[in-house]
Amino acid sequence: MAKPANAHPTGLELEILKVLWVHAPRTVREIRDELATGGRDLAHTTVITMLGTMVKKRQIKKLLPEVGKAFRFAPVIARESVSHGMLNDLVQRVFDGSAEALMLGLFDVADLDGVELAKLRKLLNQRIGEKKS
Amino acid sequence: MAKPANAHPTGLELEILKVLWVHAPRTVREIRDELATGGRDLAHTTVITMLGTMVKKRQIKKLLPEVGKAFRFAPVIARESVSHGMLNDLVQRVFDGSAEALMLGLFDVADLDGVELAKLRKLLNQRIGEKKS
DNA sequence: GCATAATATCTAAATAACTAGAAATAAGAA
DNA sequence: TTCTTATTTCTAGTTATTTAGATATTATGC
Repeated sequence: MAKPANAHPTGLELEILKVLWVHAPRTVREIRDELATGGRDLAHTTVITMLGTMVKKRQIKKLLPEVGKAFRFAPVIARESVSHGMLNDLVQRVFDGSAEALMLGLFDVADLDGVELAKLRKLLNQRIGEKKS
Repeated sequence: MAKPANAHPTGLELEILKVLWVHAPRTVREIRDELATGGRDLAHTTVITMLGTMVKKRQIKKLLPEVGKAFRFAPVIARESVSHGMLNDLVQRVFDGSAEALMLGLFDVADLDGVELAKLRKLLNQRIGEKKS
């Protein structure tokens, strides 16, 4: 079989998904307003067009109007599924598959303070514990 | 001032940069062959066109021929600079700035074994030591 | 010097991402 | 019902990315 070509969401697609992951379903107007609040002020029709392509890509689904004639939209793909996919892609494409290299980069990038580093260590220890058992 | 619009390298740009980071300068033919070895079999002219746009974007520079008439190309931007930029972008855009969330995702994605996790802990402890001093 | 083979320049075309206007349609008010 | 307003559908344009062909130019062997 040919690859499912399961590409990652594009920039705007991700923004919209993030809106819907917080709360769904929502109407076009609600989504548009939320994007505008976040600084992305798009025409109503632009948002509709995007939602259409996202439905076609099966990232979201279109629900029939509850009241009035405004369709409502809800996510089909989970946040973890997307973030994991994009993270995996970065590991492969940029860090040649090395999770260690990525984490090393993370230290430099995030400029983490002592508290955050301790938090990370806790996570790591927890994980090591799980692996041992 | 307007933002420098310092976008990340695109897919093919990154592939080419990775070739040049290993060894530079190289000629178009050398780069083309290396890409083909990696499974990306492009026409000679395609590679030239890409290199041209990359020079214009100041990702690489064009060096005069040493022998014959084949120009040679070398990276201008460093590997760390690119990988850090892309990692930072992922943290911001996908994980809303949370390095912890990204690391948690990394555990799921990478399926690290005990040895690798221990290596990571070592790195982390080292970093914590640096911070304290 | 001339031929041929390698290289470079110029041009363009396909696809994807993003954007939004014009026109059609339906809901709800008067 | 008829008017107004919100919503949707259809269409289209811009920019970026990736691809490569046709043509021109230059090295270098003979």
